Amino acid sequence: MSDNITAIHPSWEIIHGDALKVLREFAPNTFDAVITDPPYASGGRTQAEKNKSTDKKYSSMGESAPPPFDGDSKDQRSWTRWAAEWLYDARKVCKPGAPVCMFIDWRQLPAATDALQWAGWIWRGTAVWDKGNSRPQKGRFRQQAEYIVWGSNGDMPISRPVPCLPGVFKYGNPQNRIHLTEKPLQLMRDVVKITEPGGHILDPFAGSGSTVLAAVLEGYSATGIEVTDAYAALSRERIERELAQGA
Amino acid sequence: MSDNITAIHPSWEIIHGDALKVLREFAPNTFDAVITDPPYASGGRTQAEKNKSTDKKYSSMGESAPPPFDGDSKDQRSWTRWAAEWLYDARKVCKPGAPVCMFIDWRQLPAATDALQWAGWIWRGTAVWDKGNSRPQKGRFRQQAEYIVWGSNGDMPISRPVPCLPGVFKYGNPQNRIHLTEKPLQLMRDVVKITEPGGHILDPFAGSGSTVLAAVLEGYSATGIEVTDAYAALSRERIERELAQGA
DNA sequence: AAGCTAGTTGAATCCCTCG
DNA sequence: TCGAGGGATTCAACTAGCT
Repeated sequence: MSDNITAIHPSWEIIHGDALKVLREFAPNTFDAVITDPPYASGGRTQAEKNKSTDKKYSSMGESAPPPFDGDSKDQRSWTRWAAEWLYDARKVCKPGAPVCMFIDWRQLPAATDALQWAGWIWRGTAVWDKGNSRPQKGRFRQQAEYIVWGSNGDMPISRPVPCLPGVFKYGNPQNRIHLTEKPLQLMRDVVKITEPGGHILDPFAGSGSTVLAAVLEGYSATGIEVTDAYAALSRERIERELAQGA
Repeated sequence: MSDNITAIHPSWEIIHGDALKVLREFAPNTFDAVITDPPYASGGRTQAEKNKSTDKKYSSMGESAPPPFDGDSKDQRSWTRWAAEWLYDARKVCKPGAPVCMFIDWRQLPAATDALQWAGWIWRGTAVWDKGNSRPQKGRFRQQAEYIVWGSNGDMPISRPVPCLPGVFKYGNPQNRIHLTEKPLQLMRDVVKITEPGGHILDPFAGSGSTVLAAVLEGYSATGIEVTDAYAALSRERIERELAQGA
């Protein structure tokens, strides 16, 4: 399938398959960047459940020293392990110095920085996507931002031909989303610019294909991996359609 | 000293002393919120960088540099433990449901969320302070934001008489700062509004006193603790001066 | 328009170890 | 005792958009 797609579109492909399996089939030094929006919580508890269990757990703590780690993190722990696995495999097929960008929400951000570093990437910072339009909550701060945890595969020379990039991006959520977590295209066009010009970008969780589309629009080549058959097909159609419109 | 100050200013005081010691002298249920900006100790990766005193670390600011401040030179392990300790002690003197807000930078954010939860607070989210200007980094995302890790002492009823608050605050750094890490006053005026009207706010790391000043300006009472003699005095002068100007 | 940036980089230097 | 090598540390140059 990927050969066929590659033949038609030399600069991009969407591979249908599981990220962990597909990643191991690439050769080392294949990619210049990893830019992706992984599933945020494979266990998927609600915030209320998390708060309740946390509350119960720590109300019994009394005067003694705090426990070493949050006990309601069983789901989070397995998420972290899983993330470390694919981050490791992704790093292994990247060139030295390649940047990595991972979208994440506030709750998984600490787990994401752990996983990134466990996988051998150097964590270099956190950029912010200000969504602007989240639902207000009385008596609370709005959760109106998502985060881009980013780093590099070893040293990242300041001499790379890449300009300075902003640290906060403000874009509203797109209308008519194909995928539930689809990011604004302009946001992705901004973020992929962390890659060296003309580089080959990997997105192991392609979803609706925004990263791949943005990469091609900005002059990069890109490989997306998507496990859900329907999204792999939908994203291919979307990218072809939007590239045809733009051309 | 605090008695004297309290007598003159019924709604605020700055106590000169170490946070861990002073916190243990308050009675339970004294405070309605903790809002603070602790030392980040986010200096470099090497031991020596962490051991640097703040005046050396920020020597590039020249003669106009503010006096050094205490507590910015811990490694990440001891910083996390230390933060969990004062967060725990602070929670013990707060009312049930009291909110906590802790400023932190990107590097220490995972450690801060750990410490907050170890201390028994429920972590409820992360708000963003967009500083707007920061050092640009060629080929990198700017580190242009600091974070406000926030939570509550147990359940936090939605019925509290507090409106919805933004999740991203954009304010430039103030001019003519007393303290190296002084926050914009308007930012602090926005953040203290997480407290119930008329409540008593605690800031264990008062620094230049922005939290206390903002709290009083917004109709709260406030207690600040500051370990550095010079800043305890400077902040008292500043708050008196600015309150007199405003009145 | 000038001045700022809770900094970062890489090269030079220093120091200690080992053959 | 010397020199090579590696790790630790210091230092000055630097960056570009925002206020």
